[in-house]
Amino acid sequence: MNDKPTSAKKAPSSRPDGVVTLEQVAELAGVSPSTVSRILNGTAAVSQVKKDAVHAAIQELGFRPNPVARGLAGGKTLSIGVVTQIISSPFYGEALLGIERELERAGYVPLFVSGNWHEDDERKAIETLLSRRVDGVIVLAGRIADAELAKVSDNLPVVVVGRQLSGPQLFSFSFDNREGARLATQHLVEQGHRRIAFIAGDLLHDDAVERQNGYFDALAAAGIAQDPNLIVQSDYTEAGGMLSVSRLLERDTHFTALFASNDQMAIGACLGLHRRNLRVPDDVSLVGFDDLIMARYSMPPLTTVRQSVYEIGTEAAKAMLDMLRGSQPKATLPGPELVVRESTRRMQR
Amino acid sequence: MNDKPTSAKKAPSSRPDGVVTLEQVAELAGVSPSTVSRILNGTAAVSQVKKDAVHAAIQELGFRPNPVARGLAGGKTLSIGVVTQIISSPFYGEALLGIERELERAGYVPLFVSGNWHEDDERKAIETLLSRRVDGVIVLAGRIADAELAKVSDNLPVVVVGRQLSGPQLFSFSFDNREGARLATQHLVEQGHRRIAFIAGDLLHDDAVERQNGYFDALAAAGIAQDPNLIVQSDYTEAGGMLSVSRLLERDTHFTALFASNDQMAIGACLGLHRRNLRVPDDVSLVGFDDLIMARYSMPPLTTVRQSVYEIGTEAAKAMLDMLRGSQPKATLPGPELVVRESTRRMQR
DNA sequence: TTGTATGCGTTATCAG
DNA sequence: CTGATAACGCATACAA
Repeated sequence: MNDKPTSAKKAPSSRPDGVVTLEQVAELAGVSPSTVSRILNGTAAVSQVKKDAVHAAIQELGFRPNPVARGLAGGKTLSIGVVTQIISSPFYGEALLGIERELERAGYVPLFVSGNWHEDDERKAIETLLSRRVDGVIVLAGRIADAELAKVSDNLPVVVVGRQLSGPQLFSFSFDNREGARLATQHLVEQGHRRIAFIAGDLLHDDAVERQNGYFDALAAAGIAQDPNLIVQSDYTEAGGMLSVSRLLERDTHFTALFASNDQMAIGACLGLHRRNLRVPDDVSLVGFDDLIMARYSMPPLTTVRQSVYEIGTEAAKAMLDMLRGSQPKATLPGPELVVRESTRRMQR
Repeated sequence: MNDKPTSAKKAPSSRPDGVVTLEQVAELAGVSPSTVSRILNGTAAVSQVKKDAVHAAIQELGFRPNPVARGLAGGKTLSIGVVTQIISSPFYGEALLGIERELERAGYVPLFVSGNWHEDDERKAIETLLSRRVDGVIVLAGRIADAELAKVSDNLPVVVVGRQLSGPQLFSFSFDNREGARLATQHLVEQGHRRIAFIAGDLLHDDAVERQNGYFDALAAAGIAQDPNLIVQSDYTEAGGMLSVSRLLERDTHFTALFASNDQMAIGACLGLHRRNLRVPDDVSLVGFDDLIMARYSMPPLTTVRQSVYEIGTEAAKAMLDMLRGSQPKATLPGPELVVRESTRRMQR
């Protein structure tokens, strides 16, 4: 225990604070710091003996590498920036959970910043992330220009969800929104509805456009003409859904079914209809999109299109990890699936 | 523009990558790096002339200090760890948003990690945070022992929401759950209800206990005896709320009102009641707690107790910033407030 | 008030 | 396979 005169020039043996450094590990294991680093990162082959000694030392000292120092020295911070839009949204929450879980398994930590559906905020968010030296960036939808994202990917791997981009360090994938929306609308058609209103999301976003296209697809397949009076654009929020119903009703156009392009708007629409004394599904059949938890517990339980938002998160994270380790990223999402609950019914009469 | 022979020993004037360093700023401004650092941190007084020169240089070069290097050198990473339970929960989402917004104003970034309502996970989360060298930790509820949190606060400022702790670097505050629950129950009593069922949260947690106490308070004040048959313990989820209704109904005890101690359980309960052909509020008056967005849009819109979860977030962040700058932390939360909507009504007959 | 020197904990580039 | 040694970008005693 006291083989050395503790008066060595440099004896970081134990510091006042509980911080254990790689250097101490090296000392205890009787090797050089570089060797410890190599073992930690698998940067080079090391003899088994030293490996064991180092691992033992790590155990004994309870050493945990300092990501900050790591970040400075090697450029790797083991953290992944995630640009979300509204962290409090039930939709994004699910995705973030998936990302967090998947990243954690690989020792990475997500750094969440909100873009607030605002281009400037997104840009700032990315700035923040870059200045924090994240190892990669995952972008969930958003408004920032494709070109800007591409530029970011010059320096870092970037995964984008909900767009179609690609590049050497740029990977993107989307849920099949169009097909999902088509299924939803088709379901309504099959129930005998022909006057099917549609609440679109913000058409600045691909996914909103795709969902609208899916709606058109189903209409076309059924030989139903599009009626602009049945379409209203909104913003994916409950309040927006409720307001949309008012707008629709003010137009004095008759409809027996309503497809809201996300669950939140559907929930809001449901209340809006209720306020006008229109019952779901008796007077109006209602379909949502996303299958958030709220869809299952709404009254009546909402027919909707299932997309596993959680899986979108895990897939994005996996793709990022792929890129990080140099392999070809991929993402396989389950296809859209209609979940029929109690907000839709066959048209009467 | 070219006053110096560009063959100086060290001329980091412009690097291949676009990274601008403090050193370059110093060079351009004609001062030493330390001076730039001082200006940036306000560590010492600097002459106005140099200040201006430095600021100009910063502008011109678009310099942004590297938080990673900062973290290594000064021990400050300008990041605050946040231990949340489930990042995807609508409740926590709101709080996180508040934290993020408030922290951002001060140049800090939150690092969210999930505790998953699991002691071990929480411990690991805190470990992760510490190894990331966060400047402080905000803990939202959770299961980890008070003593452990106190220990963490030996090295770092800690803000805990939902418990009663304190110490030199430890600050906590809670929403007045007891009073909120009392208000909710009292409302039911005032509506003429006497058989009021209660769905408790996990009683391992202070807030759940407090809400139950508030329920008891109101009962006592009204001279109504507690009936264990009317109480069921659950877990703050929609599924739990729904299940609780079944459990309640199986007991064959009659009740005309139900107080679910959070909105999510109330929503679940509402569906559960519906499944048994019990109408809200006609057969059963229902009250929730939290006033999440979903409460406003549920069918019927839910009477509940408002607590600004967003503000809980901002207050926690403010308290943390207070501690960080050495001043006494404080947190003032608006008191509980009953929001009467359409899920409750005067008892008939 | 300002500059110099040193260190923060790792990784990476060299020689052996 | 392994060990010195030099960065990484900034903060901070210490001098001046």
